Amino acid sequence: MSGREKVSKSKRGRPRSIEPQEVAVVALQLFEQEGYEGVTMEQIAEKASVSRRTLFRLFPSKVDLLWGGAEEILDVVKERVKALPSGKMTLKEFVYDLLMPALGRLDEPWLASLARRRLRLIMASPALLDHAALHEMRLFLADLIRSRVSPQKAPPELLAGSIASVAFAAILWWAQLDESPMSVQEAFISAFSSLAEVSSLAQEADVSA
Amino acid sequence: MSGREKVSKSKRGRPRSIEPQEVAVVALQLFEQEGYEGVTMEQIAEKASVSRRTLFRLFPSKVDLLWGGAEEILDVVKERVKALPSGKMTLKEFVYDLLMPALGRLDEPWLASLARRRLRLIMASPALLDHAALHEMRLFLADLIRSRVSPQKAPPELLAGSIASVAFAAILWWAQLDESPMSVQEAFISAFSSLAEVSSLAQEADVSA
DNA sequence: TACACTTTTGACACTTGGTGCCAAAAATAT
DNA sequence: ATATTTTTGGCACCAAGTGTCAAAAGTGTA
Repeated sequence: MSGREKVSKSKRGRPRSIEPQEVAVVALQLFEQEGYEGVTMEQIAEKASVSRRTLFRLFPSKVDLLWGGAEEILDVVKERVKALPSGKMTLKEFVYDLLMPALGRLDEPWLASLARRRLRLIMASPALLDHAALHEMRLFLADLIRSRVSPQKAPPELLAGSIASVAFAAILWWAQLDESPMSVQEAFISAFSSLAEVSSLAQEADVSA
Repeated sequence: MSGREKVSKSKRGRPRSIEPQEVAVVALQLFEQEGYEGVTMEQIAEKASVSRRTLFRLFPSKVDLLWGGAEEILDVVKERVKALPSGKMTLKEFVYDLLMPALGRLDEPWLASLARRRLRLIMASPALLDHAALHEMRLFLADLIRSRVSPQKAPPELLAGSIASVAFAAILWWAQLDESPMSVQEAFISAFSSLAEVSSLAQEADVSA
């Protein structure tokens, strides 16, 4: 669904003429200059010195050029899950032990700047905002909550959707910042903290439209 | 951005050959039969007895055929805002007096069924999940919070993004239901309620990756 | 009725994202 | 050398979306 596909095991066959990662960087620069919609795949291909067809093989769709780094976040969660003791955990543990470390990845200096540049472009084009990567994330989290988190009031799918959405909202907000003021993790906590004020009323809610 | 554009004031000129709403219904039926991607705009145009060009004039993009009903939700918020006393409100009031009534619109019987059908198709195609309508919603809510809600710990943009996201997650989850079990509003409250458990820990959070 | 005006319609050509297919290129293994 | 493997790129094609423009189909006025 995004750059760097399966790495060929055997040393045989014609080698890559270019690393997908480099192509994504070329595209990013072009997008920043001319805007996402102002750049055609043909232009990217030309600047990256590959054919249009090859470009589409490296990045099945144009949006993948910007969303390519998204699985790295999900990968962190998956790694942590592997190293998890069997049995159920609380929702708190789920958020703090699995989700927070994944968000922390964005705060790593070498990635933060690149991620911000990508996310700013994504925010500028509503068509880019959602993506298969996010969808996959929701499904994965829902599975995880269903199987590994002790039962909650709300159903797993709803929880996964909510939490993932808040996380993404935090990421988007963070991306607008210039450098330091707040980390992704702090933004995430801050969002939750403010939501607590609202949810504290949930019990006594009268749903009279 | 979606069906039914500006209604022509003067009675002059050639009348519409078809109501956009009817076209959207035709499209919805086709999508349900063949899947969103399995139906071309040409097929929709033919079945609706308009030209392809006219179809694109009524619905600037294919996704608008499904997202067309979205502004109705936002309209409710806008109406309520107009009738609002001057001065600031709390975040609770913001959620319960402005957002909840808007969500309640989806629970109206005549719309619920149609909305579910649309949303199920939207969920089935990741490419459809986000849309300009959602983006607009986030921006609008951020503006609203900034101007009309008393200051919170988290910045307005982050709050707007989080709350809108949770609302949308609740809507998506609700759409999967068959008929009655829970209303959109109840799902929204339920999501918040479960998030409260997590956010209660926010104060003592140690952000050690 | 005739004419002006207004608005919608549909036809055509064009750009762009995306895909299927296949032969050529470029490497390795025997 | 030759077979095998893998990437490349050219070509044709489909579908979404846009600009342009003349024709169609109504209303208002003389």
